[in-house]
Amino acid sequence: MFIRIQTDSELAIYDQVVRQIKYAIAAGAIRPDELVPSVRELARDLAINPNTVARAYRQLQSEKILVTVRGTGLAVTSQAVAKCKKERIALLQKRVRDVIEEARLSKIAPEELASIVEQELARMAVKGTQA
Amino acid sequence: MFIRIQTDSELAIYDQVVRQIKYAIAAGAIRPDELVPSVRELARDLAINPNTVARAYRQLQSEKILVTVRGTGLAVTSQAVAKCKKERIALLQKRVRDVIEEARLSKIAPEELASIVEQELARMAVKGTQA
Amino acid sequence: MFIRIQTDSELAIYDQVVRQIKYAIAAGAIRPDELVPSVRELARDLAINPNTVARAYRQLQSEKILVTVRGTGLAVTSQAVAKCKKERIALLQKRVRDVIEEARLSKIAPEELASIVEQELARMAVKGTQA
Amino acid sequence: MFIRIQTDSELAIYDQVVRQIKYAIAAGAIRPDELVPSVRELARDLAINPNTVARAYRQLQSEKILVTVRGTGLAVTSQAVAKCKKERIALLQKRVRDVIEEARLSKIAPEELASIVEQELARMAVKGTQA
DNA sequence: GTGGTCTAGACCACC
DNA sequence: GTGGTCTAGACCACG
Repeated sequence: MFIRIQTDSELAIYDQVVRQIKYAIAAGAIRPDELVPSVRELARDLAINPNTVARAYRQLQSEKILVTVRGTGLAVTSQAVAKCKKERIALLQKRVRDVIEEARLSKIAPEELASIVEQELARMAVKGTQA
Repeated sequence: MFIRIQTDSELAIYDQVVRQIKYAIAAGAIRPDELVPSVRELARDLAINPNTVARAYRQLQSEKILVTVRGTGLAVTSQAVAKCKKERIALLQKRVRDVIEEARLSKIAPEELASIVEQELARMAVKGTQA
Repeated sequence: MFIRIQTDSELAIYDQVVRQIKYAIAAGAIRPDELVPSVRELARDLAINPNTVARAYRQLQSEKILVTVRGTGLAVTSQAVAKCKKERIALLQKRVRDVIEEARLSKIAPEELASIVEQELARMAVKGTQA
Repeated sequence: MFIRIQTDSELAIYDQVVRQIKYAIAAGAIRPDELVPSVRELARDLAINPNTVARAYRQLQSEKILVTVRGTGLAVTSQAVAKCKKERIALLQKRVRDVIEEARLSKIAPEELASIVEQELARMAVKGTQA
């Protein structure tokens, strides 16, 4: 599967599912008209509560990323790819802005922040290579 | 006052108070042995419940940033400045790491993330100049 | 339940809960990965306010004795047993020291204090047998 | 003076004053019909708030340990010595009982508690000799 | 059902 | 005036 859940994360589990489905669609791992895994199957694979998967799917439906195909399952819509690609960036921009605001409050200069970002990127890169 | 609350933030109000008191101490806006604003006063100024302020102060006490002076108020400890300066960076690093992790999950390349950070820094800088 | 609250105690209610949860863990009455009673349940059983229980649990979380399992409850950590066993003695030592200090201030000789302790131990032993 | 205040103690300052006056009387350091220091004098000597001293004296008056002598000051009553000696023991017994109760709750055996008391007595004795 | 947060208002001890 | 504790009750996110 293309999804990994961290139960100890700060993000809600259902939100992790939502995001990662979107990322998978944006990356082309699931294409329009293809079916996502059933609620039961995904819940079993991820070892989480079916209610949680159902909730994630419900939200994706309300965002018109998924649609129900009667008697068959949930399919990716044709408009999904464009939406997911857009959101991918927007979600990150919002978080970046929040961090910058926090830096401003704590009187950390933009240059210092930039250097922190570089440092952490380097660290994560090393870790990512190992993993 | 040196504190601003964002009710739409992802961070709990009490946590915003905790962080910003730390930032104020790190920046020298409140010095050791000085009193922080009283629970009631700060609550009134920020238009929040005294219990919420009390909770923030309680946490700062448990971190030995503040101590109670009975019948007088809460004073900044001598060790507070060093602690807060250290944390100032650490708190931000944590949030930067979280954003990078998010980017990794959504398969956004490090270079792309770096460019987003630059863009947003530039935007905030303009806003900051206006304000 | 394994907890008893004394409303006439010098200790705050939330502190009594904190201590007794620690004692229960040290004694093996609650084991790692098991859930402590829910906030609402314990509050009902002890006839105290849920906020008071929540405050006690919050402190135990900050000491890494408990962790939240989202939507499920609060679980005892693996490191909790060792911590609680250590503290069990330390908490008592602190109180013993306080009493000795009080005795010193009131110029009661150590021998006299020791004899008081013996007397009271004997009295409590008798009561304990009856109960 | 025969009084020492610990501002960081768990005991209220006014209570420390009350207790230590009583101890001084029980020990014969101040005798019946003698005057205690004036509120202003004692407050200055101990570097505490005069209100705090006044409150302590008020309580001692209500317990008939002290009486006002018009235009002169506060004098120790004739019944004071007996009262103070009695209380000295009773106060300690209550605290000893509380500690024993706590030990019972945490399933610490009476023998173990006795040994803790001995240890701490020894430690305090050493410290007391140095000081 | 679970915990987390916040508000509102009370009472206490202390200075 | 100060902080500390407790109660009561609301709303939210999560499973």
